[in-house]
Amino acid sequence: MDGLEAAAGDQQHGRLLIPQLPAAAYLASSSMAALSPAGDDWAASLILPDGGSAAAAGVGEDDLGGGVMAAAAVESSCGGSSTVTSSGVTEAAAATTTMTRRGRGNGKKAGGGGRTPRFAFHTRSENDILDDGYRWRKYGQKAVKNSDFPRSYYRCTHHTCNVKKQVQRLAKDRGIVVTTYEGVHNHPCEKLMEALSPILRQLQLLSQL
DNA sequence: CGAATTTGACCCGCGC
DNA sequence: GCGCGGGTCAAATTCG
Repeated sequence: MDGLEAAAGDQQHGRLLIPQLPAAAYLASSSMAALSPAGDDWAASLILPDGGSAAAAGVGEDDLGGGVMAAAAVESSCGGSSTVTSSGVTEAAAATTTMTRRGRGNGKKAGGGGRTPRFAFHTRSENDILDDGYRWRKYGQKAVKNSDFPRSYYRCTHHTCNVKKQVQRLAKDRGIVVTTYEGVHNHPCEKLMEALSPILRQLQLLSQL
């Protein structure tokens, strides 16, 4: 948790550390093709509110730890292209909660504490799960009020990483998937590293010459 | 057989 | 104080 909080702290004052964000966000600003896990088509278009750059978005951030905007790329595994819109998640993060654990169920209203940064992605895709390069384990699913679709809860499978994400389809537009990331990865993106390793190797070779 | 997912129960914060 | 809604746990089940 410490690493996470530290990272979050950085973000509180200014810029986003893009590489630490969901890989999807990273992809949006770098070469997406490199990341394509199995030759999938990756495509993304980014819509920012005031014509900001198409790279991942920076953010006006107050101490509440909400209101963050980010942007992402998304996988279109079905051949079509997907659209990603950035979205501000305004989490009225209620200040400090000391999470006490008791038996099962536990500290709640995650994000509570307003420490962990949250990023929401609106993704137009038939695929609920956007492959962002990290590995996720589903740990829950809940029917949510005012929505026909359940919300799914995922956690990063990396032992030391505490990042979570929620995935939910929009009630109004079933084509849109809202993915909310919570926290910051404290480890490199596996797929990204995997994809980049041959390139890095070549670079090393070249630099030796 | 280990890892991932499913699913019902449990817990907690919030609004009334 | 109570009920509701949302987030998480963990046993059971499924999958690779």
